[in-house]
Amino acid sequence: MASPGPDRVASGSPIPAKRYTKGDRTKERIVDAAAELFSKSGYLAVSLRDIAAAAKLTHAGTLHHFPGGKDELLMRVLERRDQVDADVLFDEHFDAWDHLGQLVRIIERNARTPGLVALYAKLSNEASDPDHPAHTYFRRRYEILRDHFAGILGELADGRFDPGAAAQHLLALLDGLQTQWLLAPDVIDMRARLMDFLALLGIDTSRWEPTSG
Amino acid sequence: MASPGPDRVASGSPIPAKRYTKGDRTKERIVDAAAELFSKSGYLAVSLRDIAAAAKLTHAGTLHHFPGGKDELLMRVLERRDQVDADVLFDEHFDAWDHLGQLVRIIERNARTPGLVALYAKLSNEASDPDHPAHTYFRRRYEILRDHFAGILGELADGRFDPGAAAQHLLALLDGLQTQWLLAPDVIDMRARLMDFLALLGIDTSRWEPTSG
DNA sequence: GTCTATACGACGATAGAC
DNA sequence: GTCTATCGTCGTATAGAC
Repeated sequence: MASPGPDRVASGSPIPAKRYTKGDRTKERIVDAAAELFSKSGYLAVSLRDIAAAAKLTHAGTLHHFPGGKDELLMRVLERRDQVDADVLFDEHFDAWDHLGQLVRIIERNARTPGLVALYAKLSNEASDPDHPAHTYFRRRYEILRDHFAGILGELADGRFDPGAAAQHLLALLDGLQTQWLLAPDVIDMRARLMDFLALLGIDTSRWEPTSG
Repeated sequence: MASPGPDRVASGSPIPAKRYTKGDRTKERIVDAAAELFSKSGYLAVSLRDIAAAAKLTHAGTLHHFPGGKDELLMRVLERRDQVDADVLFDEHFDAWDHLGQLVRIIERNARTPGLVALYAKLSNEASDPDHPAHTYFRRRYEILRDHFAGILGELADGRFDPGAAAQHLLALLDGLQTQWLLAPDVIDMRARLMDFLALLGIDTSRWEPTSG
């Protein structure tokens, strides 16, 4: 959860260290280009040379900034996206109801960005291989999300169901719905199926019903 | 659903046509090798040259038998596995309860063959790209499975839930559980979560509870 | 019909010049 | 920090031996 990248202020250093080196700006350009291309065409269809060209340098140039190659670049894109979600998902000022509301909003946003959704879906399954560069990343991600939703659902359970099991169920439902939705967007209504599930758990969904688009 | 391959008996032909040509045997060897390698290492990590070597010929040799290349080979592996599942899933002698029981058994078997499960999981997500060789295959697969389970659940619904929505939910749950299970097998009990869901739908699961292994 | 040999272009990656 | 040059491997294609 710690914020990566250079500190905004070099605490106590005598040198008035410049905040962004040329390399940092180039790195940012590369990650921007990678994020856009991955979102549009997925991971496999995009070559390192494509990313490099979009960021206005050669593929060897990008490898200087990201020695881990395409894999490392991918992780940077994922981590950046995660931070956006984490900021809304793990805000401590929210109660259980608010957190579920944020989940609904993330699903609504996902339905508008199929490229990035497809990327996550593909990767989370590729990463089942222990040697995959994103294996521990996704293991940890699911662990955190299961704990998060187990806590939320626990507050709303009232003994009707097991929060831990329900959290596994919820995450599985969301992932599986994405798979079907990506294959047949017209047939699958992810938001409606989520509401069905919450209702099945005995959770009142009326507060989220009347959303338009 | 029609059985491919040469007929067991050349009906009425004057020539006692030999059942398996040399090519057919080679084809089988190649598909065997591909299935094993795909199951072990996934689709992307396996090269056509790997498959060819395992089947004791050159990569150009395999292309003679499978002009569609690696993609076609993949489809042959998938179709062969599907036929095994289809035989038990779509048997018309079974009623709704039996069909659900078969589903439980398939899940139990899957828990013993993570390689093939991982392959299906990866592919079903890769295939969201319309240009992917298996795109229409998986589109159709989910269509069939949704219809299948909608019919089964419809018989057991008694107006408590919408069978179509529940079928989407069921398939999503199974897929999503696989994703989590492949990442953390010790944490996820796919069978138990399926039982939870059926119970949530008001379906009596007692007949499947006392299974050992 | 079955298969080998060989070549092509693109990929991820590395080494070293500037 | 960025480049050019190069490597080995990939999927694919074609020519031709048997």
